[in-house]
Amino acid sequence: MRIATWNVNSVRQRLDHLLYWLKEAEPDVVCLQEIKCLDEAFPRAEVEAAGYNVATHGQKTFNGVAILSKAPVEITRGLPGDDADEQARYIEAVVPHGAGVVRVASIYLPNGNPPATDKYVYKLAWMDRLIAHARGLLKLEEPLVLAGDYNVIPDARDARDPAAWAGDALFLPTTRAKFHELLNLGLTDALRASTDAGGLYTFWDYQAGAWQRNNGIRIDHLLLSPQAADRLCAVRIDKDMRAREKPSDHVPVVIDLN
DNA sequence: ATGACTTGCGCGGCAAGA
Repeated sequence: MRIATWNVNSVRQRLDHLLYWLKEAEPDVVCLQEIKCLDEAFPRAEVEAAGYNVATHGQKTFNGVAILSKAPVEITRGLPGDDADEQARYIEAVVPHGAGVVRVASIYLPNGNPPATDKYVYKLAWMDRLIAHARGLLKLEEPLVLAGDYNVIPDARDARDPAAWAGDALFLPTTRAKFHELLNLGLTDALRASTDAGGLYTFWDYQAGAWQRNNGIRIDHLLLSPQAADRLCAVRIDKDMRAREKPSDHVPVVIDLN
């Protein structure tokens, strides 16, 4: 089973890229972030015509997540823990796989900049809610894939220029500590299960020729429960998508589970 | 040294992103 995550930075702006990539990569499940539209504005018919069931948790202008799946799935929208939170950043699916299921979440973790504001407070609180929810999901002892744009650079080797990110909400020690708290529940960073190499990035800023200079960061992650990690066969980053005309600033990250 | 793009909204430049 092939599962991918991709922050598309507006699904309507990226529809051609998405349809091209679905055909090329042939994923079974795709977690999208930053669809940046209401549910009714999602290009549902086009994606369904490509062979996918579509479940969205959209929002006007900002945020918005979706899960595309070849098989019909059972969907839950929103991250538990704060009924007042109106930002659409979490959607979860139970996907049939063989005789059992794989549970897959599409996550758009808050950016949190600037750090001296309530935006950073919100980021940390959201991470606490994700940790609490993940703790509950792990008790199910299912194959579980928490996939998305975490807005967390886990380690210095995950940035071309770590010093430039020193005071940033994506790389502050508090942010990284909370990410490790999540991992320490028993989750495996899929990419790190396959390599210790640095220089593997998933995001390059639009500005200042970041792509041309390979000035990237790794912030899109697939975190696996033990039952999913045991089945991990392959991990890849579809970097080529960043070189196309009018790309997203993020590229797809893809895993294969047996 | 500084700013450097891209989006949505909606038609004038902001806010937000990372």
